[in-house]
Amino acid sequence: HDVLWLDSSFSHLLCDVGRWEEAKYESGVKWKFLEHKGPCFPPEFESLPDNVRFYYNGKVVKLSLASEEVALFFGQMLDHEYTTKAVFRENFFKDWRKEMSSEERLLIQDLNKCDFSELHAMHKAKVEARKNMSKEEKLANQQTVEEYGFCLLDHHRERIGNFKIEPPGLFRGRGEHPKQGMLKKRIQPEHVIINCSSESKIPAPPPGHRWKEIRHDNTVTWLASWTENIQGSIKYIMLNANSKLKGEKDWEKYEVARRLKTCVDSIRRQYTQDFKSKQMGTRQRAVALYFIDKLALRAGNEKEEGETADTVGCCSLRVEHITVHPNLDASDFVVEFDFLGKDSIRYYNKVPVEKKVFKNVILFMENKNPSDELFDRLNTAVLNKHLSSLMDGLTAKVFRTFNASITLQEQLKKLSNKSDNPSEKLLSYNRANRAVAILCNHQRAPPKTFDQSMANLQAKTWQPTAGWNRWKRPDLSLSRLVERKKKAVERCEEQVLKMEVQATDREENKQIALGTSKLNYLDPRISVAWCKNMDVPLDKIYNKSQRDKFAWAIDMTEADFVF
DNA sequence: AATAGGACTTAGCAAGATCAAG
DNA sequence: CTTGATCTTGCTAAGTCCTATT
Repeated sequence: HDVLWLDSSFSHLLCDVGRWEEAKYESGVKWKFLEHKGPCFPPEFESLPDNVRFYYNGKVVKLSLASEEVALFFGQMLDHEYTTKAVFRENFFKDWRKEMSSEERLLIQDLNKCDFSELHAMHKAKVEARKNMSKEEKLANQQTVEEYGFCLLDHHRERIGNFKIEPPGLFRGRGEHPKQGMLKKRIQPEHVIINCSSESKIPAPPPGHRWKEIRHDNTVTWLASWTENIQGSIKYIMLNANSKLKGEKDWEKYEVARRLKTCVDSIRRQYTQDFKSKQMGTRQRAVALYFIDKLALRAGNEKEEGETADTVGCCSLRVEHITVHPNLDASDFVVEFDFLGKDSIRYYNKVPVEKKVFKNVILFMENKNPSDELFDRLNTAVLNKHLSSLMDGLTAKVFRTFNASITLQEQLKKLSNKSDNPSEKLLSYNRANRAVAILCNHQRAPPKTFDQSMANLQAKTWQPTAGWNRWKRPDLSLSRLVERKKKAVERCEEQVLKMEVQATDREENKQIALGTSKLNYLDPRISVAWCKNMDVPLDKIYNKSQRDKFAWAIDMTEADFVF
């Protein structure tokens, strides 16, 4: 099982499915040889200059090093609205006081009496200064990447995804996070586990330090790890998306989704049957699966209360997240969903469902409080256990991948024509991508400058610039002049069309994020094949890093690829 | 069957880089 | 050359799902 890489692209080998499968099943080995420099640590905190003062109750207080650092974290964030939030302030103050000396703790009892404005100003000035002197810094950054950003994996140089230890700061979290404002502590080498080959050069810890542990576990892909103090979860340093290890995994993911395509009809027939099962658990499983399949909901693992923001997925939906409408806007049997999903992004949708689903939802809600679980006989473990019995490797998230990719393929077929002009083709692609993003509920905050930039684009539509300033050319004959002007008009029309298409695209995209689905849900081979069929250059669809990530697909895909 | 720990993917935001217009 | 808009990347939180343990 020596690794035979012909070059940095592994796609030729990926085509040879059986070989890789065989190698993997034999032992669970992920690599034979792994060597790296260890993680890069953020600079240590140095005490503030004397002219940057902290005031308590109007009086200057010289803080100890530890509490000064934490005070600076707060001062840096003063522009953000969340420093005004009660939960944030309370958590911050509690953790800050833990870092204070006993005298400081005695003195500083009220956050409202703290004045961080000079710390804030210093931070702003630093940001400004960094902008101006970026040249040397850029060089230094490049050197850091050179030194820490790569590892040797099975004798090939691979890019590391995140080679820096996360710097300390105040935890923000998303949505109404109960732990917002808590102190995220500085990670020392003594907290870090290094994973590498035993026969490799062991990375040297920073001077005066030692690692927590050196491990040689070739069944995992991480190079270093540490435990984070907010949730107590493990953080990892792993490879970049363009690495062989990640690419292979990505390819596998889409192959599983393609297998679902071959059996999804029978799975749908079965869960439709199960709508009328005598077992309540089976009915709940069937309805949940229907939602996951139809609406691309996430599985919805249980979460520990009070540890994270209150968000749900399918299995963890509560009665309060659902409203049933026997009749709504000329549709029968409408279920209205309104809940916060991953990252506290709101999911709001009114969906006409099958009558049996509707009746079941009403049944599941009977005699329950709003805060009770809708699917009280179901969780993700039960659901996934069932799914894996239907198809090898099938889990709830595979439905999201499958439905996203199949939707892209269908929409591309429906929307695009070979005879379209390039910008129309691109609009079609983006619309197909958008259909998926809407399905998966990938939202974004509308860009701050959105209205302005729309207005700019509209204005431009009225003053195309293709050569109108060239009226005076006395040396030309009249017929040549007419010809030229005709051409100019044509160019203008083309430009206008292009801008109108662009404006449409942007308007439709106001609150939709296309990136997440493009990166994580859409089989890149669909896009590569479409580009080949439509004579669209691939770089219109994928930027450099996306092309790197999808190198495997770009290499192996022909125009006739079907998901 | 419930729970915890672990490893990995998926996610939106903001900083930084690049591009286009003035 | 500067400035503002847009695109890209870095960051790290927040999910999924698996395995081991009780």
